[in-house]
Amino acid sequence: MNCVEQSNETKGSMAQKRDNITLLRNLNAEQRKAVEHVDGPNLILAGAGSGKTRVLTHKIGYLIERKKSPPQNILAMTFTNKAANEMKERVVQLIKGDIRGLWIGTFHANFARILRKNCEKLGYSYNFAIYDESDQLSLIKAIIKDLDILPASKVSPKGIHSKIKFLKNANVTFDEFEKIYQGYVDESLRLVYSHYTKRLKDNNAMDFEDLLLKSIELFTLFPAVLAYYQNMFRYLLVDEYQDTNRLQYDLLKLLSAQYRNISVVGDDDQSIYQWRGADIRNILEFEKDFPECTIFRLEQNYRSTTNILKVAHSIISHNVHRMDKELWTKNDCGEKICLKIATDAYEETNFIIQKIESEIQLNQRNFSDFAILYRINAQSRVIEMALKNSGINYVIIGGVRFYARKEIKDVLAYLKVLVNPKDSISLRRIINYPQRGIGAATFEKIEKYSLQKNISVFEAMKKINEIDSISQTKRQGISEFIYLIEKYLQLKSSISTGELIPALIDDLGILSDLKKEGTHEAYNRIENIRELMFSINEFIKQNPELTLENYLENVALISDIDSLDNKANAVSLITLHSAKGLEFPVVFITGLEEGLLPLARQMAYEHGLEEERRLFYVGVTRAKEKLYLSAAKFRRQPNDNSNGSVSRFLNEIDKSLIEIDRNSYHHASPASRDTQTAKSIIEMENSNQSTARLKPGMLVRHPRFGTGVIRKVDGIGEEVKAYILFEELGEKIIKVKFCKLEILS
DNA sequence: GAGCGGCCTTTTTTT
DNA sequence: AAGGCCGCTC
Repeated sequence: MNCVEQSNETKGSMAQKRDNITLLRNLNAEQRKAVEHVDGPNLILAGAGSGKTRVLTHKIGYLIERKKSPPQNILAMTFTNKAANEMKERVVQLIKGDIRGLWIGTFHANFARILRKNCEKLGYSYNFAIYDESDQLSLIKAIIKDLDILPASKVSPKGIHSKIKFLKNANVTFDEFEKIYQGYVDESLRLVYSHYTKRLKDNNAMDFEDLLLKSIELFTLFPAVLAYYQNMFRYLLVDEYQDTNRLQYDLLKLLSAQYRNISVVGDDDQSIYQWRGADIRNILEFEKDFPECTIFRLEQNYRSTTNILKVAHSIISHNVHRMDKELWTKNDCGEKICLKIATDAYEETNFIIQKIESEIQLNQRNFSDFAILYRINAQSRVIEMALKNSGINYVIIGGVRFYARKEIKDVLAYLKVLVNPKDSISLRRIINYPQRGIGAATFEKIEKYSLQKNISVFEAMKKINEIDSISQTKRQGISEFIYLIEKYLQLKSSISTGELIPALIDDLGILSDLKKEGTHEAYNRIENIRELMFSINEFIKQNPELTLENYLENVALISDIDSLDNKANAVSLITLHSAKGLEFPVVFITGLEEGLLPLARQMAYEHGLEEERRLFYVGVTRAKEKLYLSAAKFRRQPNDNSNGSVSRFLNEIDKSLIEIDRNSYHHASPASRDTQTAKSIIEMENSNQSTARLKPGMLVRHPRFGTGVIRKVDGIGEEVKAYILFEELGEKIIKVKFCKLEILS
């Protein structure tokens, strides 16, 4: 990184000078001022690539080395675990001293830690479970079913879930909320919410929001606890401040109230988490809540070319509610940004592959120099296939998250029950896995009984003989299950976790069952479970003092980006959101048309902003040298030739800085293509593009099923399916990949 | 009455 | 890829 050396050193003692040389050497004037300001609140507005992380790490180093602050008096909030680890490493490198005791992690991780210690005061026990999205949803579904009074068709569990989440993140009461968002809160929501709260507590479980909400409750109800932590955290540092929500902000205000030494670092232009409650007002109003605050502005970019910065600025400047600023850089102009206008995702992908290949040939780049960004994970499929065919190494970050896979969740559910037997959601998962002949109906009977008797589901299972409506064979199955769990509950205290888990998996026969299945899918599941066992062992090896409880918490709060291995020589496929904080020499942003501007419109609507805040992700400046944008609809409907978003995009952008590649866009509309390809046999196995040519209404001949008419075409990549109405057989669904269709008209 | 298997739909983004 | 829904079977 080409940082500017500091020339006009401040006057001071020799000792101070020496310290400055070692510690503050790599900072520019404004960065240095921001680092040295540690007493009192300060807001550091740091544009993309302006050395935000550098300032934070130096500040921590400065506090420990120069201010002689014990590490345990510093609390640093990062956005991901990965960022926390990197920051920790960098501080260690910087000061070459001991940073043990430093609190650094995500909001959720830091407050989970505080709650583990103090939650008994709130009626939870230390081994509380953390429910992920699907656990939360299961609970809400169970409640809706249970309440029965709601016409099931009128309430969507997902809708209720997202509303509850939104309410929690905003940290307001129903009544306050109703005033602002009329019609948002209704009786059914109120009812489900109150049951949801109760059931979570019954299960000794918290959702993500509870980790913050219960911390506030703890601090409010027990001022002594608050005082303890206020005193402990003399210095608060917050990264990615623009993406904090109201709840997080309220916590920060509480914790910083005593010493008021709070440093927040953020950039309103990089706020991309409003959909999960991030409140841009936190940054705009920081000055009001901390009137004595000092503001620093970091506007020199060290990362990107001038052209990339200018393009980013020409788009971002159209946003409303924005603090005015413009980044500048000493870097070269660089090449023009390339905008590819493609007909569909296949053409878009071919373009990307061509560019990667030529960059490697002409500029000796490695695979790891490239990132392909998209907005939704499903978009990776087409790209993945094409990269595979071209022999380009790639890694997908995210997608179906490892810890969200069914087999992994199943195994983890056993562990969660062993840690916290009150966890009824995990019990529900495993009661019939492996199959014991106990279905949903039986489980719900047991659940109902537990609610009646006010005991946990686990306790109710132990008393299965008291539940009349359950047949003898089912009682038998449940008793065997209870016996198994109790056996492992005992083993848990006598053997190590490293031994316990393989024994349990073996006892359940999970791997041998999957082996018997023999499918490719089952094989993958086996691999995943092995991978899980390996990761547990690694965790134990690295943290011998930690327990199974700690492992489960770690898993619950992990994110995909945390596992990104920068050393692999592979192209990174990643969502725009996950890519936050990463940088690559060459970046492709795909699906421009589908993804970005419509999203902004929707968010503006949902969050009640008066005006549309057009979020063009400034993440684009994560590109160091070259930026390729591409506009192709991810799932373009057959007759949709619109390019509305792109033309609007073009209106906003400074056209002298971009080069538009619209090659085949005009002369190959879908219709003309069809005529060209009529009567040709399409080799489905080896051509992705051909699958795109199948359109509803086409008459086709299948080698075995005869002729038929395509009703619709669905899916992408390997998954493309055609719904075909055959003359003799009726409708069939054909996996296009595995057959040869002859197009007749 | 319950469980189970097959078929269909649906999926932003994440701690 | 996984959950919802439906119809089949015990």
